Amino acid sequence: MAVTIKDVAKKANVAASTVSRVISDSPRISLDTKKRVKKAMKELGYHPNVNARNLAVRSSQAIGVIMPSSADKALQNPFFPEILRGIGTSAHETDYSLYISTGGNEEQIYEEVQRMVYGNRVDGIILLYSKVSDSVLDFLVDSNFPFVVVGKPYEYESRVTYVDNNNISASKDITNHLIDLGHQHIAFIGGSTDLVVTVDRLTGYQAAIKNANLPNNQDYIVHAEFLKSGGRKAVERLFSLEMPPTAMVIADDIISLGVLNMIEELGLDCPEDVSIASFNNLYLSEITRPPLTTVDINIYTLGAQAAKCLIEKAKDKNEPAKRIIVPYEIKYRNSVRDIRSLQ
Amino acid sequence: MAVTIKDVAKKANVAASTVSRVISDSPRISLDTKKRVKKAMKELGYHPNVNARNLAVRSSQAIGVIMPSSADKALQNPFFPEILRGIGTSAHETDYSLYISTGGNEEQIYEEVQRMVYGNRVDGIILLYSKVSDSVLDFLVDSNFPFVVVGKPYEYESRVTYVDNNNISASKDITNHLIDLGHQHIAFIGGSTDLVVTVDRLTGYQAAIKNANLPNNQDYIVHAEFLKSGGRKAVERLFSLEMPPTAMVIADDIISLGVLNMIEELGLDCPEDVSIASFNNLYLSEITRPPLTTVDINIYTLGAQAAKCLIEKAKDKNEPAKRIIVPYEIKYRNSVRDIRSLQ
DNA sequence: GTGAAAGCGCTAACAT
DNA sequence: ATGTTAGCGCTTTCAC
Repeated sequence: MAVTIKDVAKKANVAASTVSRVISDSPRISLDTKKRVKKAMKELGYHPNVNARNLAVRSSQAIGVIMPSSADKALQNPFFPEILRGIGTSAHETDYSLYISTGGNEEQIYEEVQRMVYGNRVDGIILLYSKVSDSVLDFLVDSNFPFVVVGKPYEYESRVTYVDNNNISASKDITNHLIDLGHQHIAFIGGSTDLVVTVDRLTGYQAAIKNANLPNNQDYIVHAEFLKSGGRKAVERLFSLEMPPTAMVIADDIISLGVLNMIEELGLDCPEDVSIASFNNLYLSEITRPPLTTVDINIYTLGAQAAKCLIEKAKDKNEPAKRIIVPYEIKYRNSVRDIRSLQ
Repeated sequence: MAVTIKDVAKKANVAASTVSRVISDSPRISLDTKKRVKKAMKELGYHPNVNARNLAVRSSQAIGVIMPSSADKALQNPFFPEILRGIGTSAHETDYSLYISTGGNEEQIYEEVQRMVYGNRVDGIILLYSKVSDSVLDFLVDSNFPFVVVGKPYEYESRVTYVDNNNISASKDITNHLIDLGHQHIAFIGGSTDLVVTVDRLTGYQAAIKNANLPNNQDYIVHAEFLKSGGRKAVERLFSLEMPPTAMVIADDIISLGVLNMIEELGLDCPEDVSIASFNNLYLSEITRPPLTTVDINIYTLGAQAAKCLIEKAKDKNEPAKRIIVPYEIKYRNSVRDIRSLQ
């Protein structure tokens, strides 16, 4: 059996409670005994048992991270390790641990969340996705458990704490960038329409189109899955239109990768024949051909902030709902072409 | 305060221990009381407190997953979410939860592992990387804590359980494939030389070269970081050699992505001027241009097996050290060219 | 400044 | 088949 607080107490000739106080660095312990106790701990190789501690204080110094359903190929998006890194850093600073759910289907995710919440496994939860009508979100809201969502919640917007980019504005900006460079036929390729982020980016795109008095062409809006097969047809259709787009706003760098591939298969060239701009600034967007013009959404910061907010909230349940908007920045690279001179 | 076992006991007119037995589905409880207790649990909305349970049984039904240092850009490799998915599935089946460490630097990782082990947070640990002289590995071996490594451990090979591909053989195979197609000038581009997987893949490559009586040209072996900047020079040097390679074996699909980019920058074409073959069969290797010939290492299975082994080991400490070799399969795509006709 | 004792919620002998 | 009791290792009043 491992060495406990009692063993330390005995060795240091104090009571267990004193050892406990030393651990929590209580101010009313004489420097002398503090030293003695610490020495004993070291000599015995003492390490506190978190379960016991958690039981006593009814908390767990852990935060739960909920990934989207793995049915989604989207899980292979490097977005996730990156945001995990952000969350991890914040968590580590405050000595929190990470509990994660790599849910199978939605039901399993729901179960896992329940286990986390009811089982006192975690002090709070970070939702790594935001989609329409999500039972997990409903549950979290109902149970009044501390949580924050990365992205904008579909419902309860004013009541839940979330950290997000201003995706509408970002999408407007990037679309305007295309417009400024002379593009008038701009398509939008989004991911799953269930995701709030897709909706927001579409909205921003549409706003920019409208604002520039360009026609609102429904044929220009397609939703590709991350999978090659899914997107293929969509993109082919786009380029068989009477007036094919000269530029595209794409909701995710990973989708761009696929699109780039299809563009070439169709015998076209990016950016010569068609420009593309997307979102996330994944590491790989720098090393595609051409490198992608993309909106850097600061994934790491998104994660770090989410963890920070959550921990605040977990510590003080009365912390009000907040919304943190992480700034974005357009990275200009070579996937976009200036076609003003052609007009 | 949450509802406890006592509340349920009272409501069902039984002792707490009976409730406990119902929870663990003990065979010697009458069907009648079982029903009564379950009804009471439902009515009260009872959920067991895992901390209390863990404290009592000295286990946690959780497994710790250690990611590599985030100093590494490698963390953005989709390899990680994918293997997490595999681990998650296995874990979920047996009702284990996942604790993860997204370590900052090596020291922080070490700390986190200590917390996991000594704090009784997890019943076992999965190491998601294997590198030379790793203090974490040393610690785990010394402390006799259940763990498994994904990849081949640098040391203690016979004593630790690990799940890996036969990377040497895989690398030999893929190199031979290149040789069979007429390539005689084959370079190797690896990731960090600290990683055992890099070493193994290099070894396999060298074996194939030697076996085919091709010259062992040291200039053909380079180690690129995942970063664009790092690899750039290496690749440039490769193609400024007197006899530039006609093919390359690359240790990771993600590196291939960067190499593909450089190849084009140098005004070359893949596979026309140079063939490439790599490892992992990440989802994105299908959607690059050209799609990559790559070794499918079955990442998901690697994870699932690792979790399975670990759980066995956690349940029975006497479980002997095992090595699980997950089969690989070469995916033939268009990044490799047959140049036999040219000779 | 420190100790004694109760209790966090659950499990596991040991009774009966 | 079920109840009683004693912990698991820690924190936290309440004393002194």
